[in-house]
Amino acid sequence: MHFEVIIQIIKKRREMLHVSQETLAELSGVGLRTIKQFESGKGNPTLRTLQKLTDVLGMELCLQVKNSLNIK
Amino acid sequence: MHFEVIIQIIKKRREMLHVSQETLAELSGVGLRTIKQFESGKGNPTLRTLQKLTDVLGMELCLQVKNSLNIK
DNA sequence: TAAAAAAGAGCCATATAATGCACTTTGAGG
DNA sequence: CCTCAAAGTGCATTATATGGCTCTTTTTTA
Repeated sequence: MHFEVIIQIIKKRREMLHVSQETLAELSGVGLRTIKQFESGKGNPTLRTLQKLTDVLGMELCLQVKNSLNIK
Repeated sequence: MHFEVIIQIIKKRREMLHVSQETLAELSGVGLRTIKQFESGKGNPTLRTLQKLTDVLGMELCLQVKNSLNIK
């Protein structure tokens, strides 16, 4: 899952939850400017920043071997 | 999946493939110092750096809603 | 269609990720 | 014990992620 895709998913998820960038910033502790920046495709978030956001959005990052069948 | 866990998985995967940090650095284009740093628990890699590494290691990051059943 | 809310963008300061180099530590074999 | 390869660490530099402030643009909604 590429970079841009990950960012897109975060954006979609935020919108699906009807949370504004501003609210997400407050809830996650990530700066509003930062969220704006990478939702508009210009960012390269650190793992910590990414996880602050995914935590609030009820999502999680995972890392797996490619092409494997994963049943969870 | 937490931060430290992600880094641990990368390290385990590298070792499983019998690839040295140095070789991984060459293959991925990520600096050796950087790899050393975060394998020893001190890093906060950016998404791009993480993806350079996972690409070479035949892995991929994914982002999913928590507690969902995922069949791939 | 006007007002309000949300999102995007420029400027800039600060914190820190990425990196190289040199040195130390650790671990596996001989 | 000795050697060698791999891994870990201190230091310094550069690149860039983070974040505040302000202003503009877009979208929503009344």
